[in-house]
Amino acid sequence: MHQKKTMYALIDCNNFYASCERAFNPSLIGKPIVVLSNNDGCVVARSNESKALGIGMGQPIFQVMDIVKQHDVKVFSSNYVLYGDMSHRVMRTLSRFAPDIEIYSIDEAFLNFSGFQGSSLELHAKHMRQSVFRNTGIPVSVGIAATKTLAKIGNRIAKKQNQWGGVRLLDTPEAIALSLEQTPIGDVWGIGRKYSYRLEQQGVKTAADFVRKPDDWVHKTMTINGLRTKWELQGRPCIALEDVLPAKKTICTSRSFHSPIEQIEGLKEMVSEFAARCALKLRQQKTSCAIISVFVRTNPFSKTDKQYRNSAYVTLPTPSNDTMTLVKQANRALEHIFQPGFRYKKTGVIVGSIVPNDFIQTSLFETPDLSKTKSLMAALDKCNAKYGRSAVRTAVQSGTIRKLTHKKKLTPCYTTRWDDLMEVRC
DNA sequence: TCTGGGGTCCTAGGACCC
DNA sequence: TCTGGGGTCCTAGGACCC
Repeated sequence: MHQKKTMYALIDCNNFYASCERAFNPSLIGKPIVVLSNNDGCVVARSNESKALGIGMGQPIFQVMDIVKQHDVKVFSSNYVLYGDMSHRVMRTLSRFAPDIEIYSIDEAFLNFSGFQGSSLELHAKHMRQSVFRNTGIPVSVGIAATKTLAKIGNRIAKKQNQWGGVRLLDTPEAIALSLEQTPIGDVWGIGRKYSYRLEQQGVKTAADFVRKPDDWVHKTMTINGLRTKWELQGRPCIALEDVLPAKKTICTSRSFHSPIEQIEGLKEMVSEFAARCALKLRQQKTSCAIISVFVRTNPFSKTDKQYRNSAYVTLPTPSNDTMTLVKQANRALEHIFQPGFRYKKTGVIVGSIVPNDFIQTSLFETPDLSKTKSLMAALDKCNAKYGRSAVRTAVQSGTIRKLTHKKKLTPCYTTRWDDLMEVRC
């Protein structure tokens, strides 16, 4: 029987956050745009025009203010409600073009493109690309190959080299070899800053140099992950499509503050809010946690502040996703590590030892009324979904994280009526 | 003055058990 | 008066991703 070769497509939205802003404001087309992180601190997205001006990814905005002023760069605070909604629309369109989809991040997805061949594969991808643009106004690039790592490489080339019309298919040894020569080692999926520095010291400048290194050397210097990356570059699939979203093993909610917090009361407000959001995320994936961990830290960039960082955790006798329980225990952990006399810049709550709700064994020493808290939480989620994320909350929650974060250049949420920026009383 | 947030996986080393 | 060796679990640290 003829076995068709597995092919993966990687679809990546071009300059996603910048493209979202542009989709609702056509006057921005052709202009340099940047989108900032929380607190308007760092650049987290740039349009091509901004990249060309030399504005770096992750660069603090104050470092590039000269460029911004000189070239009239349009600056936006990040609007995650808008981007999340646009992402849904893109993914919905993509899922019509293949049987299996793995939503890899807010702006990327892998599709199973097996069953097409050669030019029909390319046509299918081009058709898909046009559909996404027509439906959402977001331009995307597509890379297609026999492994996910090669599909990533194809995608990068589709984005950089205009002659491919936004779709690069790597299905011949010649096309693969050429693309490996054209890919700097640091641009390979799975090879980050540390490894690429070390590899470059060894004369490995490109993906092509990398695949020439012996397996045992790669394994020794870069663990099994590095070896998998090498094999994937050689066309041997080691990373499967994960079309079923696995439940998260840890969940973290944290923020930096625009201005530091010195009193424990202020930190308690934030920690309570974060614990409540972790509880909600747990309920959404139908799980509970047994460990609640809280961390605090001062501003590591400050040359004058005394530095302090610490974390503590509480173990629950029975796993829970109950807001009251998590808020209470998170505050207990905070009390353990809080030290007066510091200017705290960031705090967060991490929940771990996550188990599916059906697997919870109740502790011998405690008989919580599970059904009661369950229906209370269900009612709470329903109310918050209807009236805004923090409409109903525990007494100590701050209600809106925005109070202590900072967004000056926010555009409207064009696509959603209720969002987390709204404060509504219930 | 101003520096994001949320995840995963692998390995080494120590504790502990038989 | 000799001081093994293998397995498992946990944790911290380091690497990576977007």
